[in-house]
Amino acid sequence: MNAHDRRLGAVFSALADPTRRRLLGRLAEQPSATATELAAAEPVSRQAIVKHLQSLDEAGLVTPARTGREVRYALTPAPLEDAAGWMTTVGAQWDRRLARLRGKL
Amino acid sequence: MNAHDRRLGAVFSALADPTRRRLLGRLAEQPSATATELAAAEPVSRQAIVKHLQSLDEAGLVTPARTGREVRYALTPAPLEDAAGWMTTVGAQWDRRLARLRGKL
DNA sequence: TCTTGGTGCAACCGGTCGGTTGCACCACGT
DNA sequence: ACGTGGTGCAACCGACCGGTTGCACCAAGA
Repeated sequence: MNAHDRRLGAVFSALADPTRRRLLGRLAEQPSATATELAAAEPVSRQAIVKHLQSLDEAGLVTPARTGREVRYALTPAPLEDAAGWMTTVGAQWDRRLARLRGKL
Repeated sequence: MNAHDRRLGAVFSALADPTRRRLLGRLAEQPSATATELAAAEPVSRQAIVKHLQSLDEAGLVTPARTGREVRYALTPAPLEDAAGWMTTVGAQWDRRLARLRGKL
């Protein structure tokens, strides 16, 4: 439960940054990209993008693969669905509580 | 688009903190609660909880309502579904790209 | 081999975050 | 009217975050 919760927190805090969200959007269209490629389309330095990709990697949202001297990053959408599941769970719990309340009235 | 994106970021960064997630879980069961009530169940001070509730309020996830001298906070699950929608959108985009790829092979 | 282009590593900076403490304020019960 | 308990406000602190710069490293092409 604790490990799962930490992963959840990593996903949400990764998604909290707009640059990181843009990177994910880009990787959803493009099969894979290197940090330098992604940095070309962003207003920040390559090193900044590298750090962002590390955050995304720790959240399990992206997977690096080295080919020769370059490292290509690809999207891994599984944790995204996990996080979405947590949210809908909270929402559902709220809805059930509301339904119980309406039942008693 | 920009305002919507900032709201999205606020929701995700609100969800990034484990204490905040616990507060949301609590408010999903309980109809409403005050900061002091919630602080009693958490290992941190009341002021810390107040700040967390402010974050949740700015994300639109919680709504404060003053009754006399106390302020009761209630869950507002709508932005949760918005954020979940964004995630599934990215996932769907990825899936469509995969399908196109498989179609070409 | 030598050069060149892509990565990795590390230090540094300003700003924000989670958290605490202290205190003023104000609504309520007696 | 007065005390008490719940809130709000503000300052402060250590830690982390987003970003930059500089440099070393290493694989590939000429």
